[in-house]
Amino acid sequence: MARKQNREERRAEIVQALLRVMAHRGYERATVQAIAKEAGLTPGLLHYHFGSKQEILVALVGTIAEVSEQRLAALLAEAEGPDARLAAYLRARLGMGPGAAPEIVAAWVMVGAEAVRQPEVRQVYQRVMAAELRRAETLISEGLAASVRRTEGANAIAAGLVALMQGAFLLASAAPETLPVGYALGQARAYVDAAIAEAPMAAATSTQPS
Amino acid sequence: MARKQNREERRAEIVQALLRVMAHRGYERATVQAIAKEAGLTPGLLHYHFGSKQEILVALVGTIAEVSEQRLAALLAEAEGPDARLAAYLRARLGMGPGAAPEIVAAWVMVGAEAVRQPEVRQVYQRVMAAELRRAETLISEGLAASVRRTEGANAIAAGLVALMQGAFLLASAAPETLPVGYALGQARAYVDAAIAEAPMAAATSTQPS
Amino acid sequence: MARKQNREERRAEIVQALLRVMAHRGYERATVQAIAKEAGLTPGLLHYHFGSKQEILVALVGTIAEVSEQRLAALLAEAEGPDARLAAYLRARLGMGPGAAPEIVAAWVMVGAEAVRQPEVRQVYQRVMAAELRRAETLISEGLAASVRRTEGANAIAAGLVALMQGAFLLASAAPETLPVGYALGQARAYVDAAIAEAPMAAATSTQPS
Amino acid sequence: MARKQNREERRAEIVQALLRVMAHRGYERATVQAIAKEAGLTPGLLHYHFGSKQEILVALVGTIAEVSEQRLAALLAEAEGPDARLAAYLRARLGMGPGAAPEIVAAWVMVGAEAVRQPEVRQVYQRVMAAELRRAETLISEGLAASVRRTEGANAIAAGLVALMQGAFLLASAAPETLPVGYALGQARAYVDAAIAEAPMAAATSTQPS
DNA sequence: AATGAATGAGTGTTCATTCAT
DNA sequence: GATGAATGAACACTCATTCAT
Repeated sequence: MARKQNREERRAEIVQALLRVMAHRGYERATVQAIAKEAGLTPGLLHYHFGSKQEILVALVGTIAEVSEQRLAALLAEAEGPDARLAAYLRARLGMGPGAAPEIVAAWVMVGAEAVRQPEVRQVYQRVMAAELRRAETLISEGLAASVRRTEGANAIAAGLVALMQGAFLLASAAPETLPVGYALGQARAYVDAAIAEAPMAAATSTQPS
Repeated sequence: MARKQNREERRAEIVQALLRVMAHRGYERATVQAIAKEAGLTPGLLHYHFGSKQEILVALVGTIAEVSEQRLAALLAEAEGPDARLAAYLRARLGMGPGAAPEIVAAWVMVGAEAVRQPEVRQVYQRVMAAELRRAETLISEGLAASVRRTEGANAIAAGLVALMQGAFLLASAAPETLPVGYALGQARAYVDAAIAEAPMAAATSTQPS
Repeated sequence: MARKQNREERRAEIVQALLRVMAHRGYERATVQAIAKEAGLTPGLLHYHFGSKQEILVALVGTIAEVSEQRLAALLAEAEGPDARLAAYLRARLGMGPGAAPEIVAAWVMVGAEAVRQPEVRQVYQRVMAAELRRAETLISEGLAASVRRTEGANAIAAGLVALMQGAFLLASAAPETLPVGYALGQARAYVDAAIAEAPMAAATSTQPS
Repeated sequence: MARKQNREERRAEIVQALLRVMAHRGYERATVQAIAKEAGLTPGLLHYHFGSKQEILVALVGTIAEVSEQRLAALLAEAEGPDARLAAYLRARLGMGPGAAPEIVAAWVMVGAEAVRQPEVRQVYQRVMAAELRRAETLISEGLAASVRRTEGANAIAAGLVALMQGAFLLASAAPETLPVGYALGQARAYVDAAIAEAPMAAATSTQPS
């Protein structure tokens, strides 16, 4: 029984419902019925707002990316200097451990698995990961520059960092109780710091004080 | 005896078929028909050798772990000294990049996703990951000891290393073309080396003559 | 009055939209959404003007019959004598080939198929075809009379003619590229001419033997 | 519960079931459930034997064409001379009126309607109609030759004849009770005879009078 | 040990129709 | 008159599993 235009709200509700269902059941078992029930809607209505189940998944990728970005932006706003900015980034991503938002993390892991076999999902997933890589690379480059280091290695360092974080998400969801508590943030920090500390010094561009 | 061999061979064939199909379609879409076809068998026969599709998946986890272990054992046999042993480990896992055996890697990523929602799968997956952690921890401990460092941090370092590797597998499958080539082995190596180098020195347990 | 006019215009627009959609998708696949979009309206409004989708179809049958009749009337107005009138009829129906108005022809074929299974549609369809038969019979009777032939056969001749024309419509829609170009008008003409020429002479009503 | 291989028989049963259901409900309303019920099978089994509902329809076109061809072959076998062969053809097609096998005729009309909008169906439908046209053309050519007439017009005459017959099928299904009884065979015969009789004489190839 | 037809519950999706606004 | 969100019953199709042979 419909009244005002409410597409965007409904779409957001549906996406959130998919996130919750998917975190526990995975994408395939997140049936349209289950998503609809979680959202308090009927299955037919899901298809009124989304052309297909896959479209909801694609929208979910976007939503997670946005939320993730906003969280980072909020923390970055308060950070001054390369070091604090890097710390803010790691806190934004690994928070109080990846277990802090277990549903989002689990859903994201499922998204990764779907990206392996659904080209449309892979496309948006790759776009998000590419942006993430650039983000990390930028912050690492700043850190390198502040230490008067060459920045060419930033890309590879960022890749290692992103891999470490994504792996932490995966393990937190698929093999909890196996890992030491709260290792991720510390190890990520140590990894980046060491990588910066051991990067070759930049060519002395200026140095001479007047 | 011939019977039993046949039985084991058949089971192995079926497991391999699941691996190949799963790498491309994921577990849910890896239909029994498709697995049977890939193995050159009939659907009915699959259920003669395995009670359910899930049992094949569980067997697959074991198979991948075994293969993985054998590969490592082979490389370790030739390695002398803590440093060489660590290098052998990293080479065994990250080989010539995670893209070297893309089907196994992709299948393993899918296994991780299934572990999130299938308790039976999670159980074996966790067991494998726990063993992996112990492996890494042992090798890292050896490295620390060789550098006369305290070994308490080995657990967390191992966790970070395993996360980095699993993340590299995930990204190689879900977001290829996004990452720099061959970063994983180098970054893992750098991460471990720095972690060892920066670990606190071991308390002088012996030697100090008064 | 403006209201009522608006009402009739809207109904006509909807009927035209059904015609166009049906020509390409058939009746079942002509969804209310698609018809509404084609007419530039909303689905809800469609049901304000028509009680059901079937009602639109019934209205369409009437519309096609009317248009068809008007076209014939216009051509008949210029025709003098039985022969010219018959020619006008055939031209009105087979025009420049049945492909001249492909959407109407295809929609009409779809109407015929729906008439097979929807009694309400069959009723109006039969009414239209009965009128068509009488039309043809009258014109043929005139032709027979002008040739001093008995007119009892006119009914059967008309049936054959109508069948030929409807068959031509069907084949033009369902099997284009299969038939020779422009055969229909010529063959229909030849069929009627021969039927008249070979009808038995009328009983000598006015007996003067030579 | 399955045993011997029986694909062909099952497929034939399913096709026959589609024919019967389609004759009354049309293709869209011939649901897989309804077809399965008519055949005494389960819906899943239909999809075991046919990839899709459309495939059943395509198979039906082939079946009707075969049956039709066999009926014609049987009648042709007994016919001697062009005239008798043409008569056999018309009897094979229009039998004791198109109402003699109403289900097949109605199903065929539905096939025609589906051919308008399903390219895959159109393809097979066109193939069948093209073969039918060639058949008619050949027989008419023989008739023309026997009357020492030019045969160039055979194609158009055949087209008119096929149109008349298909139209008769359509009207018999969609508008029964509207048409005179048994007109079709007589009118078709008259049409062909007249067309042959009025065709231009063949160039005197061998005119030797005795 | 092997076959493959058969089942039945469940899947995503479609759609005419309703109705609060 | 007009909107468009909402419903609910269908729809074609999928699939792990069973089982007579």
